[in-house]
Amino acid sequence: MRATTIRDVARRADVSVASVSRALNGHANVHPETRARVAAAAAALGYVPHAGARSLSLARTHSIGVVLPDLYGEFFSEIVRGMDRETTARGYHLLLSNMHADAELAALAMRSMRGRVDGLIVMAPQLDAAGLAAALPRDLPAVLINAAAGTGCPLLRIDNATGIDAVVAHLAATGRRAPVHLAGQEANIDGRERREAFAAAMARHLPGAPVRVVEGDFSEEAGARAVAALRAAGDPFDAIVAANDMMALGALLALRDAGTDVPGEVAVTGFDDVPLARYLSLTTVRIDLVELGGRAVVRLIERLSGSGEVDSGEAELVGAALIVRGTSAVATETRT
Amino acid sequence: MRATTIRDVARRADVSVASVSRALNGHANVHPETRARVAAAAAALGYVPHAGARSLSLARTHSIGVVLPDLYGEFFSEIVRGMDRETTARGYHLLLSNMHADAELAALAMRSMRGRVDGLIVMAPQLDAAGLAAALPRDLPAVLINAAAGTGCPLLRIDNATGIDAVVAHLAATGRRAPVHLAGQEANIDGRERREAFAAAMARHLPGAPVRVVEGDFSEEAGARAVAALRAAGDPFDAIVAANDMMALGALLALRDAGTDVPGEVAVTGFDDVPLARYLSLTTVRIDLVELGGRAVVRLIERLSGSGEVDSGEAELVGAALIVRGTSAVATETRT
DNA sequence: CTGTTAGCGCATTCAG
DNA sequence: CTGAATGCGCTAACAG
Repeated sequence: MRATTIRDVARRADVSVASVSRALNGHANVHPETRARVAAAAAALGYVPHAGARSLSLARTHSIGVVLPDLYGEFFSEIVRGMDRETTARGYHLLLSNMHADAELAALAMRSMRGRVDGLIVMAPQLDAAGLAAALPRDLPAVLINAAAGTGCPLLRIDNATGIDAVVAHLAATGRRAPVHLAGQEANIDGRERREAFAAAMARHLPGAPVRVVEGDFSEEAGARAVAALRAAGDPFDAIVAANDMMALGALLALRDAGTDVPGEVAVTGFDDVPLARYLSLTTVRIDLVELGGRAVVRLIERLSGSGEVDSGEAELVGAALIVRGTSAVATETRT
Repeated sequence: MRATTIRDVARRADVSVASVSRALNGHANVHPETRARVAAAAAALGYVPHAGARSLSLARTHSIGVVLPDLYGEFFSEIVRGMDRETTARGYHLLLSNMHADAELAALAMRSMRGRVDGLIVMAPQLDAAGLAAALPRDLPAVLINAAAGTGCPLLRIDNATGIDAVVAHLAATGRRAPVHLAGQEANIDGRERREAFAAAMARHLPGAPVRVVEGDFSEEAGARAVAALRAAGDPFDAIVAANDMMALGALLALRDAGTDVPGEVAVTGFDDVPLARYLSLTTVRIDLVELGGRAVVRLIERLSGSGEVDSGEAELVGAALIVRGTSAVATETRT
């Protein structure tokens, strides 16, 4: 059976489709009786407006597209949660899509959203400004998260420098002298920034100490591998400053497996403060991921409904705060 | 500047819009040269088809709507992850929406998806068959997850009975004699089923022992509260069989805080096997959440593209397997 | 092979 | 206050 359309309602209420449209959308200029007849007919028929047709006519879909590197892990799900909150509060919908590392596919994914959403929230830490600019559809307003600057789009960034600086300061203050940075991919903007921030922080808080870095890729396995590599190398170290929580976790478990006392011999710190971190008592840098996602939505919707006021396009930094937990607690006296 | 439409492309390639449509959609009956001219024009103009208009014309959106109780927590994000995988593999998009407990709002959320998606995946553990039937739009094919039977929609259910039975059998086999069930809400179908399964399993594996149940609501806090209540009551117990992992976690942490030895004095088990469970070494029942989400998508898309072959509408049970970890390990000898 | 035409379902001009 | 007509952008019949 064909779905009931506005015409069915019009016929049953014995008015024109225009009146049905006006009545149902709460326009002022509708006779009360007409409005009632329409409402009754719609109810009787179980009429539900066709959002697609509505969108085409209004040139407004009330949905926003979200393009993320991938949907796995607590990091992303926290962000999506924040987006969802703001989005439903404003009557918008969320259309998900994950962006493949390949710029070509990324562009395809974004283009496939044209006519389906009013705007885009894109998280593309692995694309540079040029790649991003090429992939972004020209006629879709976008808000970027953790992406390269210089695309002209509003941008939300994590304050990596402040976060890493706080970590290193904390370690230095609690007596650590030989920290090693467990880095994320160089191709990832956050990986790159945190690595640079580490070097800067070392110079500030432990001048003279060597800046040691082990390569990683943000995965738990990378954390374990890094520990193995460090033990093989033999150079002593008393702290691992991981570029994110999952690597910190991998390192932490590997250290404990090997019988190393954490935090006694080695301190371990992460970044992001995913929910998991609290359970494992991991010292880390807290980013309010829910807030980050929410802000992106708010900023995009403001831009969408903005009556011409242009968004400054400026990068907005979201805070990063040190959370000290068990993996970096001051070593208690070891000697009896 | 107006976005470029199919007409702009037609004008530039000096052909009709019909030819552009045919060429771009890879229809056979297009002259090679025409096809090339169209492709060139489209590329030059940076033309991207308007998905909304396309949907209206084709009566097919290539998106599927997902309605979940809420998007928080690992439980849901794992499911969404599975959906995303199958969905992108098939060229579909995912439109998220969270369902409020209120049946009225739930109905609204689902209706707002009409004309926006081709079908729905609904997870509504708290609605009964009647409520669900009332909320589901009549013209949108739907697949249900963890919902009441009898709506006529294909249904995916977790095998709660098998899972709980395995837990109780394991506890009985390892010497536990006084387990307590930490239940989910009675209004939640999984909460109800697991509670009933617990009683049945007790009768089978520990005949004669009392069936003890403490009320909870699937939250971590409920786990802590339950432990407090049990200690206050004073009745001895040697195992907590929680209806989900988060409650098990809450109970576990509360027990340890109180100095109770887990698993020495009390064993703790969960249900779901969220990623967190592995890190905390929680014995639990593993459900392949990713697979669950994926199956739902596959089943829905099959139904959407099914040439009339009616889905049996039968409930499909997804497996649940016991995972023994540290919180229920056989107590090692306590005496020296 | 190609162009013309008629919708998809709805909101909105513009006349009455 | 209401109805008839037009168009959103695209695809699919139907003729050429």
